[in-house]
Amino acid sequence: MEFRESQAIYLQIADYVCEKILLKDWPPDQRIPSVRELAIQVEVNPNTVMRAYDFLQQEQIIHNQRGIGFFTTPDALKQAARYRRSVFVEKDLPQLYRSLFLLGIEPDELKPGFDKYKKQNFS
Amino acid sequence: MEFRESQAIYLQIADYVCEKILLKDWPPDQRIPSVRELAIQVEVNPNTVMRAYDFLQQEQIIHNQRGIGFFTTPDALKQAARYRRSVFVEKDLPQLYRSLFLLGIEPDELKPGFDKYKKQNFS
Amino acid sequence: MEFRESQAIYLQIADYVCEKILLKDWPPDQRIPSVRELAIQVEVNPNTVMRAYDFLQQEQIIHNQRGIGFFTTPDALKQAARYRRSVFVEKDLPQLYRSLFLLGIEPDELKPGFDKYKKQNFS
Amino acid sequence: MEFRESQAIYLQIADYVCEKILLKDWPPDQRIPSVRELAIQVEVNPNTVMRAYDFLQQEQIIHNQRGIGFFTTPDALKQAARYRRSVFVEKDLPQLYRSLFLLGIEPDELKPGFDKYKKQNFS
DNA sequence: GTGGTCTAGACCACC
DNA sequence: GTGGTCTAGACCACA
Repeated sequence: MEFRESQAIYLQIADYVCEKILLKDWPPDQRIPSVRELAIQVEVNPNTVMRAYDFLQQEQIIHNQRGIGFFTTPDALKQAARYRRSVFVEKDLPQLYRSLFLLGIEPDELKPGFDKYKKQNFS
Repeated sequence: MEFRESQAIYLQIADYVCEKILLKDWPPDQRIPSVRELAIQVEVNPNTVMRAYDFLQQEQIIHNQRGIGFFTTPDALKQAARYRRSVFVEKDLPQLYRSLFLLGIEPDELKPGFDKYKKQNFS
Repeated sequence: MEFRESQAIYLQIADYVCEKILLKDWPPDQRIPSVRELAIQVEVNPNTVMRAYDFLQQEQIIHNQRGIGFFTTPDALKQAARYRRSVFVEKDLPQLYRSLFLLGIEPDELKPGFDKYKKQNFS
Repeated sequence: MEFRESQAIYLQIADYVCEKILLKDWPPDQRIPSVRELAIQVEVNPNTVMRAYDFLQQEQIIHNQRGIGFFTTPDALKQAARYRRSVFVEKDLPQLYRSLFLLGIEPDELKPGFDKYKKQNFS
């Protein structure tokens, strides 16, 4: 897995888990990879994955069963959507509007690029 | 001036200068506030402004005349647009598409919010 | 480490790192001293080393792995040579030619002095 | 006149005067342009030219006759050569040797470039 | 532990 | 007055 340098790695891992849930790869109330497994898979220090899991636990997207592992919560889907939406509305949107305004771009013009993006992620 | 905590202050100052240029408040090839002046104005340490100016100089948006001060470059408008556009395309857009996709939002739906934003910044 | 007063310390540190690489003391893709370590070693403020590392990173001679440290890039050797060569050609050479011309010296006459210099740095 | 950014402007002006003398454009014991004239000609602040003249006076290359102007000294040629030579030997040479050594260049290899340079400055 | 940022204050050369 | 550099020391997020 490759990481952007504009954001903390642990948050990018948290986002990755959210996406797995939102895309229904990881159903609710089910075991997810252990800290060590995921650390090996995405090639980071286990501490960093642990931090991501901690964060997701606070957001009630996953929870921990001691000695067994981490599980998605029963309403993981709802919580993950809530989290992503809040980030989007509170952080991304204002900056987006500012950039569109300064660069003289209209939201319509984003449509072609977005459709292309969707195609790539469906295949 | 108020700063977001999600980004380094010196980069926010650089963005501020870019906006001044893009909004044509600061025409090309013209003197801009000295390091000390801007530091007082936005209430930060002169070193922080210096760092922003350093950055903008690398991006060829401003340049220095020794012992006199900083000036916008003749093609500051073009360079500032290039810089903002590159940030937008390389950083903002991918994240935006990802969020839209996961949250099931279409670009059209951003239009009302954007129009509202423009009204606020136009008056 | 002793510094000339004719050049900024951070640039002299950057040159020092370049030399370590060109002399193959520091192989490509390998960890280099942390900002604090080098600061203690050459007896300057960590900020000054940081500035040198920043500069070298822009020149693609070193890069950073977050939370771990700075590393020479895989093609550090090539990049360091490119940097030193560009400084030499663009800054040193024109002045050299001018001086040789005005003082009536031929390049051949530099050979004895250069051989002596090499002997000193070889032992 | 264009200035390098690696050296103070007043020193570059001083070098320019030295060259005029060494090239015998300005004979010994003869009036040279006034501070104001030269300032207009090379497009800098008169203070900067004044500083160059001050410096050249210390080096006994020019001298001032109050109310009349600046003159080359009777042995300006000798003094100018002495000054340039000292700068060359003490400052330029050590750096040159270092660069040649690191980049693996031999003094011989400078000859073609130097010959080309001379041709350009003769025509 | 690592780098990254910021402040405060100083000193310098230069214009 | 201007920018440029450096120090000392602090705080932070991150791995």
